[in-house]
Amino acid sequence: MSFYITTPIYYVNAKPHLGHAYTTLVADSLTRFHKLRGVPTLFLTGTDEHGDKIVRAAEQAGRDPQSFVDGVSAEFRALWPKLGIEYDLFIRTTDEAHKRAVQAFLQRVHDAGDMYFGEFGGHYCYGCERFYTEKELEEGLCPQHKSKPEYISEKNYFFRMSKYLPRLKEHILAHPDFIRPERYRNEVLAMLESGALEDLCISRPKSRLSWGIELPFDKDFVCYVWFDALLNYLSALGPMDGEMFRFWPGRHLVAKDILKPHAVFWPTMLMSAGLPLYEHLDVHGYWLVRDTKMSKSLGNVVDPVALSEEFGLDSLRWFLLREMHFGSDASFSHESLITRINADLANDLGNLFSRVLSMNAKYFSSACPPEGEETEDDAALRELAENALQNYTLLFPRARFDKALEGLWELVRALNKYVDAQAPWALHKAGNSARLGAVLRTLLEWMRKIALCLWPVMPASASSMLEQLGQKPAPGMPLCTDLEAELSKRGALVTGALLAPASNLFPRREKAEVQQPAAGQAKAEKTSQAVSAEPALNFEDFKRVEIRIGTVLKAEKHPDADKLLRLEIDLGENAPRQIISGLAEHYAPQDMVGRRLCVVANLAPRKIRGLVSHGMVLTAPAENGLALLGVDKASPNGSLVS
RNA sequence: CGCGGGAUGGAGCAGUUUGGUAGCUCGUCGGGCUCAUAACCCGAAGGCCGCAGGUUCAAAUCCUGCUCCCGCAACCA
Repeated sequence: MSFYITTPIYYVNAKPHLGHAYTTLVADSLTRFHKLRGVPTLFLTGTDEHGDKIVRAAEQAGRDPQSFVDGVSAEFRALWPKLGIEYDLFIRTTDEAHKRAVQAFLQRVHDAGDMYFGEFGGHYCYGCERFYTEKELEEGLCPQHKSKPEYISEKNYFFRMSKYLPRLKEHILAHPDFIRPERYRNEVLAMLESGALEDLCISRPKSRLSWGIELPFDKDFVCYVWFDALLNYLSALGPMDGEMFRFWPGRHLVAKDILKPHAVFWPTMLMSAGLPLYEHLDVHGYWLVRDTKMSKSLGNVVDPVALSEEFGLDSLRWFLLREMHFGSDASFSHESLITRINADLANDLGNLFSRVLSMNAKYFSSACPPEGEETEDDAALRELAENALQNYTLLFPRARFDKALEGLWELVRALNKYVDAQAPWALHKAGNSARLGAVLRTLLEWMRKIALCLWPVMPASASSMLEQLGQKPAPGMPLCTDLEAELSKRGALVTGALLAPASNLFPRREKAEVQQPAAGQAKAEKTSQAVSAEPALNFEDFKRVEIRIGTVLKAEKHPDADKLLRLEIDLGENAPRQIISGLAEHYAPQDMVGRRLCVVANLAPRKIRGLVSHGMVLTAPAENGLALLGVDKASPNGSLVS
């Protein structure tokens, strides 16, 4: 029995955002959960460092690729501890051991006869700038441009993935838990059903890309990034006959955007190599900010470290696990974060600890009171509690965190209710010390079990809770080694032991003074956030942006696109400029002609859906769509905005 | 007819597989308690479960058609 979990290895071209943090946090919590069960655990994360984009990013930074990735990878590695994440292994795809493992694996697949040398792609449409498969063509013509694509060939190595697809389908059908939750399993089955999957091109000629792992059987080629990246899950375990390899098969955690490589490429690769498939692929959704995906260009990227500094690490961890229904998208906002902190942590849990410990201090001088006879009320509470705890141990490892934690909170609320119903203060007045002690002891025992369950989610807070209950964990020792047994055990506290006299685990947070923006303002706010979130721009840099006034001479719908307009704009130059802009949903072509606008004039030309655009029309979000930027007095065409 | 997801009281969601009086959290209103972090406990208001048909004794749940939203892919410089 062992537990091996992985996060994706993160591409090193950007700082981690809330999404990365979530995946890694889930892995951390699951690992901690299994530690409580006394299972040997192994938690792997790392960085993906090969490919085109890295080379370009390195060039921009004026560094060679290796020193560039060394820097960013180190940044990643240092970041996780700030979120309380304790990984065991950190892999880099530029590690020598990884490279060797990839080559060994490639050789293995090659030896199995699943590698062949063939032509790549084929039908290339210059208008679309992409390859089409036979199936996608309509009577041999590009479906967009109705033109005949050119046949381009590039020799490459292919992995005979199609050979294993039927077996993969059988495996998925026979193992309902292989891909979870079910919606993603269905999606993969639909992919397999559609017949659109073909053999996988796994090489790139070195002439085009050299930043990668060389194929062991042909030194003119490097390995395709996905093949390289997926193998980290194995290569991190060291040699296949080594000690650590016994952790395989493990389970993988990914966000929905990389479902296909993990659900299709990876298992077929394993089949070819004759290795057992992973146990589970757990797929989660996105964190949305104001109902839109986080993205760098929108400037709405949420920085998890800043959040944890502001609201507390454990509160953030709690929010992320409790709020998201694993698999679906969830939305992040400061309001909902604060609501959760106040309602769940401060009011329900924190206040429970506070009231019980303070009563115990008042009535028993903080000594843990002895147990008493179980009454009917106590039995009813026990039934509810046992149910909640059992539910928790069942749901948590299956990544149903929201349900598991919600269930646990039924117990927290029941304990608060129990306090009210038993009214210890009344027992005290009546001088019924035996029952008073029994009631408090009952509460304390359940509180201890809750604390244990919460350790995977909120390690620091859970440790404080246990400490307050006189259960200070020995340094370096696990809190427990058999969670299930510990949860079903009757009493664990020591009668007479000194408990904390008070508790203030989760202070309430005041709601932000900021008014919730109305629906119509949401977009505007997004923009202003973006402005403040970005670092200040040098004036010199700003001056490089050449914004000019222009008049629309001609406007028509882009022949091959629904959302685009083709504009001809007079910028006071010899000839009007052709600019392609995504305005078609907001402005009719005839409404555009004669308009005076602001245009970014020195933007690199770019081909959009077949037509080259020589600039960008400036717009701002507005009620029901977009507003065009203009000037409030006549200003000649070509005037420079400053 | 590109692929997929969704529409349930003011907000966010569960329930849909295996039909049987609509549930949770937050919010609002009223009450209780005094141990506690203006917390906790009780109660109330508020929903033709997107629309239209159909099957059934019975439909949020099954079937058919439709509308609208959101991802991905594209056509966001």
